[in-house]
Amino acid sequence: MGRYLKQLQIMSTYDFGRIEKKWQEVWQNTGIYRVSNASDRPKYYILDMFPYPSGSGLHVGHPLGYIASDIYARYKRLKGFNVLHPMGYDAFGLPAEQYALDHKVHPAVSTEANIRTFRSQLDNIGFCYDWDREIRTCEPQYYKWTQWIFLQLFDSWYNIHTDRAERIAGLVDILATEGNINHPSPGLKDLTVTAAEWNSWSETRQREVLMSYRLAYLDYADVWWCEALGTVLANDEVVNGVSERGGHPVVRRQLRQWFLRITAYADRLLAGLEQVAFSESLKEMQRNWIGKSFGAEIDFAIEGHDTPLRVYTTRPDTIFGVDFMVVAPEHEIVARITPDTHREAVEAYLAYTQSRSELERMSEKKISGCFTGAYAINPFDGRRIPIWVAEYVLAGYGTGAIMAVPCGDERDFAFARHFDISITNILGDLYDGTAANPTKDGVLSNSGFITGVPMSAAILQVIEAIEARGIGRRQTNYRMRDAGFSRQRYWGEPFPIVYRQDVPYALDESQLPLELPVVDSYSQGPDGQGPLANLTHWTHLPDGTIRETNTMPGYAGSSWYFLRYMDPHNTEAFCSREASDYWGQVDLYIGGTEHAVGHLLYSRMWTKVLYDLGYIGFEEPYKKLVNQGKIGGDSRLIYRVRGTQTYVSAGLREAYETDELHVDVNLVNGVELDTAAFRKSREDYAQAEFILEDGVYRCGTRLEKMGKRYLNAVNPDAVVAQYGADTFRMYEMFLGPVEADKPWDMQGIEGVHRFLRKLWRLFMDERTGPRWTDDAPTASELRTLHKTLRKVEEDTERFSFNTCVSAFMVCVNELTEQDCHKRAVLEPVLVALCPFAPFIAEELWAQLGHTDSVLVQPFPAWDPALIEEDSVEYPVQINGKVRAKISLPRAADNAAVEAAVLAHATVQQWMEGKPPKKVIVVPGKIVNIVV
RNA sequence: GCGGAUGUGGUGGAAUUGGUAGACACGCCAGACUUAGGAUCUGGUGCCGCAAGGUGUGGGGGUUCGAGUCCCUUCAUCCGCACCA
Repeated sequence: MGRYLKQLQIMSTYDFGRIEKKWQEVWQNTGIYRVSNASDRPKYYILDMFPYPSGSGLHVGHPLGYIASDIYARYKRLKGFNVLHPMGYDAFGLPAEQYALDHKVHPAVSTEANIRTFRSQLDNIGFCYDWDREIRTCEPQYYKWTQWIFLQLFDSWYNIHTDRAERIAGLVDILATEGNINHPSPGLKDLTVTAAEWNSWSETRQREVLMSYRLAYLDYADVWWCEALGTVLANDEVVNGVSERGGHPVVRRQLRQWFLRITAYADRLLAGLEQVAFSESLKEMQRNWIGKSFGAEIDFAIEGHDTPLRVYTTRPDTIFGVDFMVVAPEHEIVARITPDTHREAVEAYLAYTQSRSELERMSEKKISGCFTGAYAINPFDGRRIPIWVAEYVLAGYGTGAIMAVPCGDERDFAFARHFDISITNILGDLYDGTAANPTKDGVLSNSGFITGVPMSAAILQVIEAIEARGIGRRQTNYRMRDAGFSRQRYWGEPFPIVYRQDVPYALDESQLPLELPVVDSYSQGPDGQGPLANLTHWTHLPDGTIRETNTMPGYAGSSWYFLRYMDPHNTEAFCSREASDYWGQVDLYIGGTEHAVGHLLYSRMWTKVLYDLGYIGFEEPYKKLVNQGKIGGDSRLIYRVRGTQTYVSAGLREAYETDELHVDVNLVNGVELDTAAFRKSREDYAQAEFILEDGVYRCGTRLEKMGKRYLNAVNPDAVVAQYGADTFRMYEMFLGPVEADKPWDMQGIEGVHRFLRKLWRLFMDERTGPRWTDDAPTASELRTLHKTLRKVEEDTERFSFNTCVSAFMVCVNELTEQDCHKRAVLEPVLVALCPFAPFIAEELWAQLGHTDSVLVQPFPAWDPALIEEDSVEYPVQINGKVRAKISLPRAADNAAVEAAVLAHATVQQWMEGKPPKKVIVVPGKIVNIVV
């Protein structure tokens, strides 16, 4: 590295602009943040959720988590850890492609431009990322390995006996020797194949069956199709019946799609939650998403038909309370069991349900349904049970059919009431006839052989009974579906798959990466295919095979990126086993809750697959997760008098008929609009007139999401330009706990800035220059120092950065008060401060005459003996009220403290001569006297 | 509806295992310096009260010598899921 700092100018005033520019260059030139995989220090891996480089850049809400992780990473380094703290870009995805469609710019070009903006914004804040390890999911060197992992998924199946993913070749051996008797297909539930049959099949037929086992598989399925985006979306990309991005309507559509068999991992994803430190609410979100439930599948015979109706229920104990059955409108049985007498009505109802969009279905949940005219038979008491079809039963869950128990289920109850179906009471007094009672704590009545049995026991008895009679079995169900993995888009990873006679084959590893070809047009291909389908020269290969034209979804690249950082330039493997063994799990992962069920579940699954296949040595990617809160925008509103170019100040708007408009917060100081800047900001504002109050234009305010559409996004660059990165960093931390949501509010930033200037003045007199001395510190100064070091260390460890900032403020206040300018005190403070405010710490460190960096010093040790004072001021409570404060030697034992306190004049006065009933002495803390 | 979380001054927020509630900062008030200040510095600032003192962590109840912290109950707000049988 040579000399760390070539020349040093004495700087008397705190010129943060010069300081920050200078040190950014020094840090970059010396590569101080470079991290090696070869180190004898203990490792620590701290990861930020990498950003999607959108066109609007970062606003002050984004860096909150990055600042916290940066502080922690720097702190861990001071503490002697080899810290991996990388950054990259989640660069494939829809918005870049939409932008390409609108502006005819290749997504790679706009993405590159956006990344440059992000990088410069990040650099401005002074992060300690090792940029040598930067990754971009859209680059072939990276997505080569995304494709490679896809091939591993394609070449694997889930063995339910060993409870892990295994190679397809092993499954082929099993099928060839014993058939699938021990390994039923998860995709083709009814498939039975003997070894002899298997061996006699054609390759095409065999591969078709293998497909139903693979972890990445092709299937026809109902998927969410978004017409506006021209693509299929995953469940978590659909919110309230519209697309998460853009809010476009979605419909169900049958398409041949790639899927990831994440359901095979449902139990392990659930169990893994016990081992990781995620917030309880986030774990709960994942549990709800996985949605595991226990119950039974029961076959009900249908009058006049051979095949029974299979239902799923979590409450088999309520089988004597079944008053009707309901099947989903899409259920194939409807057409078969409906007699001619009811056919017209049923078909009308089915037409009605099909006409309703998913959005309508979700927003207006009205009770609807239609009797099919068919009857099922209760297997235990032989009752005839009418079979209805209704849209409140979902085709995709369980068997798509339920047994309805109106006295025990609210929806069944409402349905029975609505259609005037009589209700059987099996709950005795627990059911009052006005509402269903879904309790599981009770005793059944009117229930045949389980009358008088507690419900929890009856569940098992009924399951045993149906299993004995061969009409059902216990069954675990999951709400989670396999994840759709195909997108009919351009800007994503191409699948390393070709079709021969419509049968998919994997590309050979040596053919990776399969690069994304350049296209002229980003518009859709034929038949709901993506833009790649237009490139026939690319899709149709000389050997007659045809390429897959879909691309992978956005979450593909982000499902394993944390592994690539460990070994980012490896051309032989996604990550060497050596590197992943060294770095291991991410010790701390920081990001927003928006990825609670998407990215976090997918990456957990991929990690488990790679673990099962022996590529890595751990199966949970993230040890600990911290969800940073969102910073809300503080919007500014202006009021335009309707039909004019006149704007009226907020306090006077009642007198006019106005339209409320958002105004760019950057044009407003507090609530005062800079009218001149406003006129210049947009052409149509040039002629604006203002009705002022007290000589100024006051804006209205509103707290809402921070973002471009509300014009309330504050660019960190602007804050850094005004106050410096150190102030910005510390202020974001000072705002409150990292996990909390909070509005952006510039009011308090002056306080933090003042603190840094005050710190500067401890070192420098703005007129006369350096003022530090080599004098020996006093006990009191040492106490301030060591108290601060302890507080900062403890609070940093527990991720409480707002209290750290306060501790530094107290420290500087106390040192200022004591007029302390001693190196022996100031230097350790700088070291402890440098994770929070690296620029000022580095500059002052250099000014003190050091030629190395403050960023690599060890965190100063603190000594408890120097913190504790010789005497303790005991608050003395008499009957719960503090009546006196008495200073006593710290060394005094309880008896001595008690004696001294009782002898004290003020205490005796308050006790009014009465003897104490009880005296409690908490050493070093408090004395409580009960009279 | 279900699940999770959170309620502390005018504001953002402190308060390790129950032990002086309101640290720190903003704002506000007063003062100093200044031609001036949206600069800087000093002091004050939970509420009621001149004071002594009282009171106070959404409300009510409980455990305890002692509760913001633990338990019960109730209210309010935020977030997530939402016909999942």
